[in-house]
Amino acid sequence: MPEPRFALPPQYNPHDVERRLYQRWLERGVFTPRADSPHEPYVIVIPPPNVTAILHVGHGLNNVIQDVLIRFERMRGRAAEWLPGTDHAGIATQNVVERLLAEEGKTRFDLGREKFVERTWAFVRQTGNAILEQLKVIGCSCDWSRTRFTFDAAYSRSVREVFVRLWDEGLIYRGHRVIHWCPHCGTALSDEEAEFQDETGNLYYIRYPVEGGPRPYLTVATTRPETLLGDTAVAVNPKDARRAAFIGKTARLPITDIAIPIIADEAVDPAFGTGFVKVTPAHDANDFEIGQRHGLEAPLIMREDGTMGEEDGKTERRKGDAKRVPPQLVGLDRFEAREVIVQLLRERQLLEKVEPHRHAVRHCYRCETVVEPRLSDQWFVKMKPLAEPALAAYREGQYRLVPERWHATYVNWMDNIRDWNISRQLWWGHRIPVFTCTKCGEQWADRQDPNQCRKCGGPVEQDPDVLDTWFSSWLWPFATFGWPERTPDLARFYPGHTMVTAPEILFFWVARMIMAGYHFLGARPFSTVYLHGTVRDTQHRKMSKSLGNGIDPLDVVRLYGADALRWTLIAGSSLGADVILDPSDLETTFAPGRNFANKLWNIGRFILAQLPEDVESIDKLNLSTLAIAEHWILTRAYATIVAATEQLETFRLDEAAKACFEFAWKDLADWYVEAVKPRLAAGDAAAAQAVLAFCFDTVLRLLHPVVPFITEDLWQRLPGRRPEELLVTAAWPTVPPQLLKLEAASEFTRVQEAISKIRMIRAEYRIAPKIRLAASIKPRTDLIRAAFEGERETIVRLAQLSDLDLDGGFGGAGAHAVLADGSEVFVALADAIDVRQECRRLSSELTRLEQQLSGLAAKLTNQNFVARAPAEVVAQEREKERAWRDQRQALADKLKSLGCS
RNA sequence: GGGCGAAUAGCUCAGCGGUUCAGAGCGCCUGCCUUACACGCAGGAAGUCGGGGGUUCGAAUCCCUCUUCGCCCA
Repeated sequence: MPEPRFALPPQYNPHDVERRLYQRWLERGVFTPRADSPHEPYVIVIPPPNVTAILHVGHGLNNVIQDVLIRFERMRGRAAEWLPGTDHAGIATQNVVERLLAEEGKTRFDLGREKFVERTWAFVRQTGNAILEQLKVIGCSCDWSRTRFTFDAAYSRSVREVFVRLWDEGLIYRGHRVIHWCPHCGTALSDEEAEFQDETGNLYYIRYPVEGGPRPYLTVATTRPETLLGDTAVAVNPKDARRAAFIGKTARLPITDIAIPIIADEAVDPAFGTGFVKVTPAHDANDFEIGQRHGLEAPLIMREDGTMGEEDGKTERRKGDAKRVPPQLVGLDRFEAREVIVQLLRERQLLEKVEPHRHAVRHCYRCETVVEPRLSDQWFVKMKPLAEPALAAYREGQYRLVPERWHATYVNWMDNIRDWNISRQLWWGHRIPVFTCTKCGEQWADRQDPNQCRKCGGPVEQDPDVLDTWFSSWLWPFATFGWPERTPDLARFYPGHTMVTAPEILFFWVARMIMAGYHFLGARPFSTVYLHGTVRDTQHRKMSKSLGNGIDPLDVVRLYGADALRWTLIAGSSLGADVILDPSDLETTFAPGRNFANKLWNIGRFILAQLPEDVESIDKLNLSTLAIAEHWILTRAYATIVAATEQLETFRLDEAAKACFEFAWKDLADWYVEAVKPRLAAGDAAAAQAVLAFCFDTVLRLLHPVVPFITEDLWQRLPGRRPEELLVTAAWPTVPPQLLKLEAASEFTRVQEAISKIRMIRAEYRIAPKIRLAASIKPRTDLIRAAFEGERETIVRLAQLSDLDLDGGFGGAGAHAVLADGSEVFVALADAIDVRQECRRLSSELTRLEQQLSGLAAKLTNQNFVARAPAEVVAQEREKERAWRDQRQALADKLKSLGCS
């Protein structure tokens, strides 16, 4: 049982409640949709974090957004399924385990493939759940009963099924071409995994002697001089008249003195560098194409580890390879070799000049190593047949991107899609199920490991490589539910609904999931892709371990609680925009969340202390007995529900959060609670209690998706709660429209205005807060008078009055103000008043009003405006003018009566 | 080189055709420990809405252009 309500401490302590409540949610199984639920499902599959990952604030943002959506839909009655899990992250995980081995002085080759994979599994079993446990700490309501891992046996079957199907459809092929090679990770990468980074390098101008040419040498410009060892031609553009005379001649490679032809090829940009391009078919994708067209050899001059030389016994050796790398360069790292070669060129007077050069260099997305273009044989997926149906479905509106501005980027990529290199030279990953007969050469993909050749019965060998990790994650929306088996889960949860992720992996992952969904299931994997922003520091740099500018979400939880973290992330990020946080000042950064949680706590502390056990239900109230403050707050509650619901539906989570914030803090705490205090004290409080209970209950429901812990804790303390009731599964709030009395509600804003005006006068004349003043109001109409009369106590209390007269009795010296409707306010200030100051204050008011009025008059006498603006707007402006004239009149009268000149 | 986005108070951001819409949070200033909250209450200062042009009866809000910054693609 909760402790007595009056015993709540004055400050919210998140640590007392978070772990306990999360445990309770888990025990009650509320995150798992009931198997017999008659409700329509709402499905989000998590972007699976790397199994080696630990939570950073980017994960925090991503997952909190998903949690807000899933909690919202759960409360709306949907069978909410948020499927969690992790990704086996081939390169990243293999790197981590190799580092661990290195600490023992070993390499993976010391262990051998089988032992290494075993070791990696052990590591994953030991630490792989870390990030999922961290998600629990920040409140994520995932369906843990369906947690998946991309390397699980069942999931692996899906991956293999997909591979075999694509193979059988002829969509997988062996490509001999220049791919992105990471010398550090020792594997090929896809285009997406080799990321561009702008760098300042050098453009080296190198002279190649020419035999029998128009000049004794030509000059090429290159950023990678070390590759000249692999040059098999120099090319010029065929339309390049100035260099035409070189075509057909023979150049000599500097240093090695190998003869290479000078050829003509369209691909050469005559404007770049010198117009002569060195052609290195094995180490440059464009040069490879040129080489293909001209039948050039493609010698590799670098080993897989990025050192110069031939690969011992590994690379198929073609004629000419052997003598390409001079002995003094063999074994040097490519960047060392660059320096040495530059030196050698200098010595031979073959280096014309070196210019600084800004260019985009591809780096490995896992280890940042500069990627080496390298000719090799890899498995590719033909993507065009997969992309076309997915793109057509997109154009039909079957799924959409939010924010919409990603549209062009997505379409452009899909339109120009390139084939996908899916083989990785790693050990940790799904082994490629391609088998080759060593006897007859038969090659096929198989769902089961074969013992012998299916054709001749000979011995078979399996491809040594593994699949790109993304080749398993692109199946995530359906492999997680058991595909290719036709499981009940698959039937129920596919297609899903919302994919929440960062734009960085739109192509890596999202686009491929969509293609896989259409190709293998004939249906979209989700209807909306919500691409949120990136978390950055105050210098707008992406948070990263290497920069040391990260924020550990768990630090924030420890300091201020999970709700403070969540609130700050959600309220601070508008649709698709980046989130800027200051890692050097967590206190200030997360103050909004912490402060708001504390405010909620104290609103609860006050309201709960006021409520009897048998608080009346809102729908049993006799509406005619309510004061206008009650009508007003109910109207505000209704507006907040409508706004928050609509904004959550359109992914404007920050707007939804802020609407609730306004209602809780400004409307409920600052105004309504303060207004009802006298009534509560007077004893005649049943209506006020009912309204307080209703409003508080409502705002807790509305805020629960964003700040689940504190709202659940407070909600359970509300009177009449049964022990088994949980906010997490409570219904999303509604207000019956019959409760609303709009006219009465708007009357309350007059009361607020009167109070504000009196407070401003108090501040202006520096009246000590304790001093009570007499005031009077002269309402413009009897109706308005009734409104003030109805909230007389509220005005007296909130404006610190000793007496309030509503008949406009203005006696003696005092300060004046005019309300928007022309009603007048007078505050008696016999001693403090300074007539000159009062005149100054009121006449500046009058001036402001007159400026506004003349602007408005100009508008209303403008025939163009009256004729062309919508009638509504014109009417509105006329009404405004009428009210302002009333105000002006009142102010002018006031000034006159004070004798101001 | 192509595309997208951003430039609004000291900071982080809302607003995206109609003068009580120039706003919020944080920070700042002035009072207050008013029996829920000083992680608070009341009041306040603060921006020619990046520069220039245009469209419109009307522009922070639409269009063009320039400048600066960021991202994506090549």
